[in-house]
Amino acid sequence: MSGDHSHNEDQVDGGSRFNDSHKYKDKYKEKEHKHKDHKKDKEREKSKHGNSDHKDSSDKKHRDKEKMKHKDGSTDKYKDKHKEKRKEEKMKSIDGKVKKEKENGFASPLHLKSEPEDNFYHSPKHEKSLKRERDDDDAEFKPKKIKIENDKKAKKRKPEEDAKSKKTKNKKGEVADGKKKAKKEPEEKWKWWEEERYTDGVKWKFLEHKGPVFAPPYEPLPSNVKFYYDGKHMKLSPEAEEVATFFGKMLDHEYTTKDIFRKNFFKDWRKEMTPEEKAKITDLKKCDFNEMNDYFKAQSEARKAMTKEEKLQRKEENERLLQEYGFCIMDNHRERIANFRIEPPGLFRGRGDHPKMGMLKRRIRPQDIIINCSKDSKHPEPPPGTKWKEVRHDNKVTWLVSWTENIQGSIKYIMLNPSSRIKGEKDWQKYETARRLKKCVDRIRNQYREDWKSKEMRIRQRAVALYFIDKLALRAGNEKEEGETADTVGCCSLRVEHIKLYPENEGQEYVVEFDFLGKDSIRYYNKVPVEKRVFKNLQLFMENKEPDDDLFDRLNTSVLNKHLQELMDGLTAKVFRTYNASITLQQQLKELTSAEENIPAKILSYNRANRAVAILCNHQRAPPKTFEKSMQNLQTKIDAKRDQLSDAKRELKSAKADAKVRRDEKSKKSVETKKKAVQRIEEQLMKLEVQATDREENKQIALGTSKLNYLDPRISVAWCKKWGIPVEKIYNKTQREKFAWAIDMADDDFEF
DNA sequence: AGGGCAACTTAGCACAGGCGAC
DNA sequence: GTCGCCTGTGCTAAGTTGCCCT
Repeated sequence: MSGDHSHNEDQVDGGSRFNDSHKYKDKYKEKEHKHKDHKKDKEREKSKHGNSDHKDSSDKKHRDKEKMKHKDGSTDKYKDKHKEKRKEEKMKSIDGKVKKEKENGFASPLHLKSEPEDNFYHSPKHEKSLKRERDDDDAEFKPKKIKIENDKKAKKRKPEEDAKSKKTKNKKGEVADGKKKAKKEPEEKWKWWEEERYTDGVKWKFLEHKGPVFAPPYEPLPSNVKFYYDGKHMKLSPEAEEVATFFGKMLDHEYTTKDIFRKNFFKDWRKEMTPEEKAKITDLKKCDFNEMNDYFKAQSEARKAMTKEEKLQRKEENERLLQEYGFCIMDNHRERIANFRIEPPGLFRGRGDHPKMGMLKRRIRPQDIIINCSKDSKHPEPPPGTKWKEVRHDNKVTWLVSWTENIQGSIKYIMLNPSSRIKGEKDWQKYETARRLKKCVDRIRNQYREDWKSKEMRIRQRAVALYFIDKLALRAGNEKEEGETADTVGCCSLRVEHIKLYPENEGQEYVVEFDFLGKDSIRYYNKVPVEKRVFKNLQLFMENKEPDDDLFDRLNTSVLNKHLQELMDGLTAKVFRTYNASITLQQQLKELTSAEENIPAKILSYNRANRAVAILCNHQRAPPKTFEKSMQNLQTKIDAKRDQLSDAKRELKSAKADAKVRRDEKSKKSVETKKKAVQRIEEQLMKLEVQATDREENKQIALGTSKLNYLDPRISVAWCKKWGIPVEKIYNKTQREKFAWAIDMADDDFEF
């Protein structure tokens, strides 16, 4: 009660927020523009340095200096300092970055080829991970503890024992040694949640897989599909042609009209051209990709028009690929891999206003790939005539394959499906951590309320930020490198321009208006009344600052998480999201479900509870393109059903009258049948109406994300059991596979 | 302390395929 | 059997967190 403070009132009727967000759309656009301008500056700066050998940065320095002027007011800014530093560093590092990229291998394939292949045991990575081992030991304390706390069925075993026995033991008691046995296992469902967990940072003892499936090689266009430059046909080299097709495919998309997209694309495309092509093709505007576009459209039409047999064949081929590459053997069990296909090359499309949109996403080759598997497994073979970049045997990580992507230079992984033990355990553990937070959340809330009064600025900031994270379920908000990604923020990275303070607004006191772009450039818009102390603190934090200054200049995610760690073992900012999401679902289910209602109505209640969470977490979606139409269709159906109902009622009435006169068995029976018909139609009508309500309320809200990532599945399972709802009504097949552990273990009295 | 990397979770969107209505 | 819509799935970008190193 006291614990679950006030979100729900604020959040549940989030409908208004979305309506608001409509109203504010225009204003928002304006804002976006403003912001863009501001960003353009930065971009200009960036590209200056990027393209040329970093000219002088005098105008930047000037700006920075100016900033300092504003800043030297009340507080010394630890964060600003490093913000500034970051900027300078970036300029300095451009040189270094290029070099680094070469080392990583995107810029210099030759270099890569010469890398020794016998690095199984000597790779620096490997050494690193060995070093890490010891630390992991302490870290692994946690799961162990959780296990004891929460899994009564688990028997304890000592770690050393574990190593051996893990190998020999499995549920059916067969002696297994890795692959051989595992393959035999028909394995009706494996209940990994009834088994021991690794406690020493080891993620597996045995891992075997077939490696990734590469993107199909480029197929040159048929000669009748032409590219025109400046109105004249031009035959492109295969390399240039391939990249051109990436653009050609996207012609219908809005982003091929965006400046940044075009600029980035053109720059990268030119790198693939022969010198002759490069000399000739100098202006993207003069390029005509239309025939390519038509060609690909025709191809996709052809695919749709394939005969049944062809489609079946395709399906079978896919299934074969899945069976061969889509599974691995991990510790005696055949487990599904999530993404065994390597991402095909194409043009990068970041979300929101991404500075790198349109850049060429390179084709990944075997020599870019790092394989991870056990030493004693059958290693995957690279395609004939090729070599892997490296094969390593690191059982402290869960991935099977990795490569470095060329847009941000980040690492991509092939990992297991959510239904796998390794993902499931982690998921379960996440909810256990959130449940531990439940036990001490009151204490933590009291603490941060105290901290609002602290003498120290950094503590006040920390406390106010934590309050937002708790009350509004904001994300932590790491700092991001400017110019590398879209300009989005989370709690710790909020800037002054993202909030507005209203001492009084629409009859409420101390209202804060949030308006910013969060993860995936999804807009967060919310007006919330806050406590006076918070309000006053915010005023203080904003004093003498520019709109683009950090609101919490003495705070970052690392500081915050360190603090949280001290408050509770395993506590981080995102645990609040999980906790608040799950507790909200539980509460809302209690509140909204009424015993008398039938199953569709109960499911509507479930969806409403789910929706409350989605609103809390700001899980939005673009209204489906067909929304209006499908809503209309549904309405037509409802109207038809209504007519049908009144017809049925009329018939019932006359049958009754008839029966009164005749008083025979036959007419009595007729009345009964008509009665039943009316009932049935009423039910159908009701179902349709419920569906309409549900859909309308769901227009811009995505339920999937919270269902999949934030809601302890045991709450839903318990609810289903309690009310006799088949769990299939709540979870589809994939979801049931992911949550098999919860479906198996939660009883109707489960309490989050 | 804080930059940077590695590993892993969370996110929305596009599109195909299946299913119900006709 | 065909059509159109809805759902589920795949895809991959974009976050968070923890750790190492300097």
